[in-house]
Amino acid sequence: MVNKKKSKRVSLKDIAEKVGVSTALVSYVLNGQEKEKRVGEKLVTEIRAALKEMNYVPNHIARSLRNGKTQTIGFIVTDIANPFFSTMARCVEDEASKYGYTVIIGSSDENCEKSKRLVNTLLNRQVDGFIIVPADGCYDYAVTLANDEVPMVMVDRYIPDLTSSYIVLENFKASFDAVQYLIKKGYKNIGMLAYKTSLIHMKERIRGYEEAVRLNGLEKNLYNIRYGFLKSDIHKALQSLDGSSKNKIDALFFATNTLSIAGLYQIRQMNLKVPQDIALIGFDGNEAFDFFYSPLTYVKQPVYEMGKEAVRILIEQIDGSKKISHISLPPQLVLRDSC
Amino acid sequence: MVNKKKSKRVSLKDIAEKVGVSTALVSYVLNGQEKEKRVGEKLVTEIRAALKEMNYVPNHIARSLRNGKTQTIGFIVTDIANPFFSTMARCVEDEASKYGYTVIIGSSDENCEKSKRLVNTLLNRQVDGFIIVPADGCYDYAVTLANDEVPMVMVDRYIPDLTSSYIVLENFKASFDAVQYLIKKGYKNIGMLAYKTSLIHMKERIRGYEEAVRLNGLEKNLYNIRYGFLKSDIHKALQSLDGSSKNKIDALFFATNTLSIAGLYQIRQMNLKVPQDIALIGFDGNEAFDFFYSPLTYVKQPVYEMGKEAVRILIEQIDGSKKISHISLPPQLVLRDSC
DNA sequence: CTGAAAGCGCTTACAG
DNA sequence: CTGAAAGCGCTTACAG
Repeated sequence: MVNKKKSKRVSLKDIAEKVGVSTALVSYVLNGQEKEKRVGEKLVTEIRAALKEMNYVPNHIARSLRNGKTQTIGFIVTDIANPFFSTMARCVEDEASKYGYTVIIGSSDENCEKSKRLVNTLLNRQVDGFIIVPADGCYDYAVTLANDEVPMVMVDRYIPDLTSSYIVLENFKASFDAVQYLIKKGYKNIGMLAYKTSLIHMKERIRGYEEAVRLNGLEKNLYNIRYGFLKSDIHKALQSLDGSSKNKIDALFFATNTLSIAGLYQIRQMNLKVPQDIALIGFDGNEAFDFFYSPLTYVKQPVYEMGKEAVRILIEQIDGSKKISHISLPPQLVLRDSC
Repeated sequence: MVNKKKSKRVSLKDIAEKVGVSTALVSYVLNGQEKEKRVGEKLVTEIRAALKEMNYVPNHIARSLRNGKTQTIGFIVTDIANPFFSTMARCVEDEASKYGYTVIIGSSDENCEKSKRLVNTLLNRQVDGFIIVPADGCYDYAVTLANDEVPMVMVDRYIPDLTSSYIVLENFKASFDAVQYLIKKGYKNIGMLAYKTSLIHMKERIRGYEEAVRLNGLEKNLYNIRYGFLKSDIHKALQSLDGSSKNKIDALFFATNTLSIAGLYQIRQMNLKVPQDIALIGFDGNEAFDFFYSPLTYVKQPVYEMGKEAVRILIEQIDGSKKISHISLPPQLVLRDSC
């Protein structure tokens, strides 16, 4: 099985020469077109044998150049080290490979320049389509992709003005339900920790919170955290919880995975008792939530389905069988001890 | 900036025609060879202008076919959803992009068939080299790669018979030091939770444990967990801790990230007090370790450096500037409350 | 049924 | 200094 010397790659031409036919026939057999093209039965057998014997492996690059399709999709997230996205990446990878597609992942760090660079790199490499988590305020490259009719689907968030496909959580419902639950449990002064951003998913989550609070005649306590100043902003925001201020909030809702984790560190450092001093609801699910001394109640996203569907929708677009899909997936509130 | 109609890609030829020169000259300018090839100054300016004006983007696929290099590396891990590997992936991505390389990630699930399929897929796609976390007992494809002189570097573990490059933790030292620390702390009956596997990194971690225990005249309590039966095997292994058995272990060392997490779930379920009932040392670091009620002392791997160096070594091999590197990185014991 | 040939978009010896 | 042309490894109309 093991060649001792460096084996030079065999090409279609090598096979053709060995069997004594043209490369066309070998190509037909290779692509299962031997019936359509009526290749002689005997030749088919011979070609197949040669293919196997010489251990032929098609050159995907050459095929891509000829076909204009690479069977590759680009997956641009904000950070692949974020468990939410690495889990989704795994689903995307698995699903894509079922269709014969390969995935290239890139992290934008929620940064426009990096996003643009990534898109360009992947465009050079002729990916057939994109699954994108659009970064805050970076619309131009997405608009360009849309206008150039590059197949694309946005996940986690979307750009409202753009008609392109997306698949997201029902964000309004997610936070509305979570806050509603807190209210039912009797909490009266509910705060929310959210990112300061114009991204639609965040706006929707905030809107859900505000609506629930408003409907119940409660006061609104929204803390805006800047993406690049996670720790310091959270520190500042939560200081008011230290008992000093008057209408101290008794429950806190985190708008994302990273906010939840950072919030938990801060709350633990402040020695607040959960849920006595403050009740909590997190976002996205995380092993850390399980081991917090008061396991966190949280909003769970259907990550698997999201990744899987994103691939399906994208490939439909690449195939040209369908153009646009807009999908919202329902959240699930996982009840535990933190409220 | 935004074209309303789908733009057809411009090629080198388009540029050449516009300027009225051959494609060769355009190619030279594009690749910064205008000096060597002595292209006329005026033409250089004109070509540059045309390149910009027509918004030329080189076709990477065509270049790859011609050059036999794709500037792509394959990164095969066991599971990209595992935080240890997703963190490493992020470093690999960042470092590779500095060299102009793109990364394709695949998950083998510690499975031979999948590993082989992944390697073949990536080989078809002409990746220039591999960074591989070799799966248990899957040597043949790695041997083939080595014999075919495909650039490759193994990370996290390596295959001892193979002379190929690798970059790993000093595994023996990592567990020796950890266990030694437990012993110094006065624990007398130290157990270890390890995977049942022939992989060298696991063997080395076990050897470190055994050596430390033996040197101190203590008894050995090694629990072998099967990869596919994580929960049930751990459940079985830890039952003996329930006070019923006589020489109950008073400290436990986890050999990996996944074992640590699974172990923590089990220990919490059994309501064992840490470190009173049992002291713990985990592996790899994880947010969950921080939020365990008794924050876990753990062996920390230099993940960033590992990912970064792996890329560097691989690219040295691809360039042909260096052939083989064997690197072992020192572990760090992060001290906290669990022992 | 089968072969000769063009062409995907580049790079690069080779002439001149 | 510049151009014409071959060739990377495929696929696919087009002849016959």
